[in-house]
Amino acid sequence: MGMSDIIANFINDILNETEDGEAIIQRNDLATRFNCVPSQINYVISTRFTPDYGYYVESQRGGGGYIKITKVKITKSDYLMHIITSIGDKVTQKEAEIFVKNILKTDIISLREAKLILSATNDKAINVDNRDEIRASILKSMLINLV
Amino acid sequence: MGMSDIIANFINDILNETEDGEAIIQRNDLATRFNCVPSQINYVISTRFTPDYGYYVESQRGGGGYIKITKVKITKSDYLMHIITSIGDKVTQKEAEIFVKNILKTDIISLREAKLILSATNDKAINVDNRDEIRASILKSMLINLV
DNA sequence: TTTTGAAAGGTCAAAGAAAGTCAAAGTCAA
DNA sequence: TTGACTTTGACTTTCTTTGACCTTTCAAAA
Repeated sequence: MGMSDIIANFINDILNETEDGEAIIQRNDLATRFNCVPSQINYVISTRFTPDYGYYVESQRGGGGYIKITKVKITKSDYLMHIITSIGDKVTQKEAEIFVKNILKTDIISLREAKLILSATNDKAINVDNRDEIRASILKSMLINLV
Repeated sequence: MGMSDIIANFINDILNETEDGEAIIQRNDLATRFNCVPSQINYVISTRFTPDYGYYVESQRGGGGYIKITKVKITKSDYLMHIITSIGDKVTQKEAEIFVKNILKTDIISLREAKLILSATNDKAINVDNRDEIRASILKSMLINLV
């Protein structure tokens, strides 16, 4: 097991031990503890604690700085997963509206949330030529990140 | 937690304890209490109690001098409009995160809604070269929807 | 009434403390 | 032996701490 895995395990241990699923670390401390270069901590985080794997990371520089890694609990409904996988590479505004309308019917999202999604994906908001691709990407991103 | 955060917390405690949402402090007193240099109080105020965060600060020099920090009562839609008008033609992901974080603090949006906005405006969702412009447009569109 | 000095608070820039970025070099398995 | 993954380190950016010097106010003394 390489150093990066060891560091990742260490962070995971913290995440599992703490009740709130939050690991607050200091980059230089970790680097010293594992006798590695500080930027390796960044490497570990950027390869193993990404949003794709269900982690959220925030940090603060300067005196008292830190890196906070949060494990996000994802329990997505089958219905939502079904919708997400059925979204292709391009989505028109009209199609997006239909998707959202259907999801709204299932009470997975609130009316406010539906409106929010529609304001992010309407033609005026995405004012470029290949908007249908961007819209598809944004729509998926929003739905995937719905808890 | 650094000294600046501790001082900010102290001020916040006063703001929350007093009914009128007003904290009247003395710079040198605080500096002595927290064993820091007086100008650090200015630093804390100018980074954490700015109008953007909804605070109003006035002070008086000379004998009997003081610093008065007031939590400004502002309507949600005024606050949102203020944010929207302060968004330029381009917005980085980092900037968007700061905007959303601030709005979330005011309880104008829920955590879910904040995540929705961030999912729609992160770099991966908007995978094109002029993403900062599109991001600005989408962000404004979503926020206007909330007003 | 004017002067003056002590008692506040204000400003700004340098130094310090973290974290971030990026690309080169190294490793290792297919 | 090539390509993906790791390790390393020089350089950058951001935020905080510190201190020297400045300005304003008040009140007592002249």
